[in-house]
Amino acid sequence: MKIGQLARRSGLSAHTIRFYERIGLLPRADRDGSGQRDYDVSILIWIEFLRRLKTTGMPIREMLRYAALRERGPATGAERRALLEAHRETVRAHIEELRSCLLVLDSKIGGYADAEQRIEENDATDRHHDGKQAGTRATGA
Amino acid sequence: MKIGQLARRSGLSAHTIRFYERIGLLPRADRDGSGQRDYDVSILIWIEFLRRLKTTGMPIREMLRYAALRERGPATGAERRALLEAHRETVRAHIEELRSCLLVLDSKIGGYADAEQRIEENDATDRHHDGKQAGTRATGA
DNA sequence: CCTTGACTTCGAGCGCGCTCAAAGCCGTAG
DNA sequence: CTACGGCTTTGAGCGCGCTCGAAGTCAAGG
Repeated sequence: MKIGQLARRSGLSAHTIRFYERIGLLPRADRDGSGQRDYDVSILIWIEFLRRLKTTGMPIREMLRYAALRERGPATGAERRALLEAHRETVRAHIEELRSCLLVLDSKIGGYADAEQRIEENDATDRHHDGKQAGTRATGA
Repeated sequence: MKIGQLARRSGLSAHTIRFYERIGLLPRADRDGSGQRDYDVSILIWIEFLRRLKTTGMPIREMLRYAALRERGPATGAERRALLEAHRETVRAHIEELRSCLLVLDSKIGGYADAEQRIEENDATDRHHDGKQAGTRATGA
């Protein structure tokens, strides 16, 4: 597989693939007869894993540590595991933080909803001037 | 409250506070007799809210839109609400994505754990050469 | 042969979100 | 008086993660 096809299949740009190789995130690619990169499909699995590390907020610097261990072979398993476990905790904590922010967001949105509610009620009162308010709560619900 | 104290109480640096004011995230601060910024404690609530927007990944560009609406007063409530609701969905989606990545991370870590398990078992076999393996599973558990 | 298009390297540039340095003013304590 | 810390402004610089452009090579098709 050439770089263009890998780009399409991985969702990275060819530029980014070369960049990743340059910095060591991707292993040095094999070359075909005319010097062009020639990839094995298995690289897709690694790229996908990198994508997940990135999605979960791991900085490239740390991905590099992981990639370097990987290049050094199976002997580095324990270290890689420790790295991932530490990252897992980071991600868990981050998710909790996001959930707590979501609650605040919800209550803020709720506040705006209440405000709109009151405006609608006032509109109704203004229009009818009859004191009847039954049903106004249902308007916004 | 002067900028230094606000910095300590808000967790932002004085540099960042001025920067936020410059770009419009914070309202232009009142000044005391000698031209220094003088803040009301109420600003802390706004900063805290900004912090949550930031934590949840909202780019400054969008916070600016929200801040601008806020400056324009209560008439912009519906628009602000819509903005927050859209953001809420983004955050929810992001959390789901993170959770799915966590699962992958877990299984990857599980793989390394299994590998270590097998190494320990082999070590035991190498040491004893007696075929007895009872208890080796317990070692790693 | 000539064009097309995908590839090559290298280094510069960009968008984001700060972060800091320089040079100077103000008010208080010793 | 002097020294000190904390404030002021403006504009430059930085770390991250790409992103792009220039100039050139190569293989296949018309």
